[in-house]
Amino acid sequence: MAYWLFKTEPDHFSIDDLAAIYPKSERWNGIRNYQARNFLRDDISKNDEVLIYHSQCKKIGIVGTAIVTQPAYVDQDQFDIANDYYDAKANLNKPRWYCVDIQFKQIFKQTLTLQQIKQEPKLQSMILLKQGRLSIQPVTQKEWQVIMHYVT
DNA sequence: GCCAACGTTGGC
DNA sequence: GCCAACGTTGGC
Repeated sequence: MAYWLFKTEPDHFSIDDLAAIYPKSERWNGIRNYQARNFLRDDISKNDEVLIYHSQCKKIGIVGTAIVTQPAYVDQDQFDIANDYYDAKANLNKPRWYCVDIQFKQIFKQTLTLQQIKQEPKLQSMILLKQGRLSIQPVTQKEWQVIMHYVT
């Protein structure tokens, strides 16, 4: 069992959208960064827990959690020329990009904002603060517990 | 909307 | 395999 943080732009897909389809899962597609891809493909397992992070919006921060219901499988969007996530260099026999399915778990009463995370000494180790552009990233159990302490 | 950070591409 | 140019992310 591992912990992760997934970023999303709420204008595109928010935790409310994820909650709205519950108990159905959402296909977490469109990851086109190799480091994020490697985490998706190699390290994420069923029942891993996920922090949902809203970026590029008014209230930036961690807004809730989800659970992985389906580990990595090939993201078919890469082969679809009409799709925004089409990748001309992807090959059917050697896919480049993967996705996972996640299911809504909870929305926090209060968003744990990026500002709060920056101010919390126990969360200074978060990759979020070091590697701004990684949209799938591991979270340690310690960090997870500190975050849960804040929001419950 | 600006721009810093940084990942990716491609010429050499 | 280096590195400059380019493109994208994401906070402000």
